[in-house]
Amino acid sequence: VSGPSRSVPSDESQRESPRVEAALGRLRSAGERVTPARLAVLRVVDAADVADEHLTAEQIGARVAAHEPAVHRATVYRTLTSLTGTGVLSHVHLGGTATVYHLAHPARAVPANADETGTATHGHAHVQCSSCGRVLDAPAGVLDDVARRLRDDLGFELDTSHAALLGTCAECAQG
Amino acid sequence: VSGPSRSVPSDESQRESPRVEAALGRLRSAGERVTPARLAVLRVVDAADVADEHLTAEQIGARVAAHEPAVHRATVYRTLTSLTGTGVLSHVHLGGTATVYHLAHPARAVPANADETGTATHGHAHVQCSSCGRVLDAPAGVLDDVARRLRDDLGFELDTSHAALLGTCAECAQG
DNA sequence: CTGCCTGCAAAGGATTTGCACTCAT
DNA sequence: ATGAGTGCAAATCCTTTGCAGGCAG
Repeated sequence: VSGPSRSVPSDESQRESPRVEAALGRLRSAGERVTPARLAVLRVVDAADVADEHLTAEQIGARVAAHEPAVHRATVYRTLTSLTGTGVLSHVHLGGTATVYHLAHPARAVPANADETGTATHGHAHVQCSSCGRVLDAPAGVLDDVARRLRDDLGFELDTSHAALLGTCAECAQG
Repeated sequence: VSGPSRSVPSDESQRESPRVEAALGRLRSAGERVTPARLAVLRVVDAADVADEHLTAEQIGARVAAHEPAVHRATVYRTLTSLTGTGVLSHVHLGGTATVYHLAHPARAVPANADETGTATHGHAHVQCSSCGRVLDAPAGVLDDVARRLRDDLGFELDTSHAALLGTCAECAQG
């Protein structure tokens, strides 16, 4: 009765996106377990990534709850922490106080990016409007010169994609 | 018995630092009241400023409590908010999740710095080590080119001193 | 005097943790 | 089978808010 293996595993096993697939692979190679909760979180984050959205832990929790009511909020927090630790996810600190997550891009991995917290790179810097909260991607490399200068002047190794810069977007600027 | 005016006003009226004095002046001109709570907060923030420390609301509350036990925590929060609104204080969002306060430097005021929240400028950018949490002052003008480019490319008006950049400091980098 | 500011206390919201149980491996 | 992960619920932590009274101007 344990379920005859039909051709279509009718489950919730909608074919995973290649990115989620890759993330799962990295998870397994890291010796971590693949669970429904983790899968749900990865799907939500991936979908948001594709839509260029930046979600906070709370928002991710809400969306996960919508798809998988069985997954508890606390688990989402724990999952975000562990997946970030494994390097499957990474986060960016936005202006105000929010931290948003996204799939880590191991491909475009940055040279010296051995941040203990698994804090990684989205590949590019973000700027956020303090007025409307919108988050924009900064042109690639905008911070390269700054990084070089900080390294030369202070010996400080800048992580260009870990924190967003604040300011006012075009729309809010002139209304 | 109302207190003969001796040469030394033994009170807690330790002569105020010129910066606090200036802040009080600005407060009054703004039509705001000068109260013990506000004075206590200004003293704490000023002292930290001098010591190149960056304090969070919570830390400020703790120090205020040490000097003026009568001042309630809630009042400290309200005070930080109002003083920031008045432009007497300003804050910087650090990496993790903290917001630190300091006296606003009206002198070195920045041209177009009409941030609604009273979020102002310390005059320069900050960089924070994600490993040890230390906050360093960035060389003046490091973000000028970035600001220019963001304005040209995105019409985004960067507030160079509102958020700290993250990275790894020299000490933590090589141990 | 007048009403801006405060103290107090309780509400709130987000994230964390202890514990026992379940399921991925 | 075994222990990494999880669900649940309670506990924290930080910050905010409603109200009545007090003090600055």
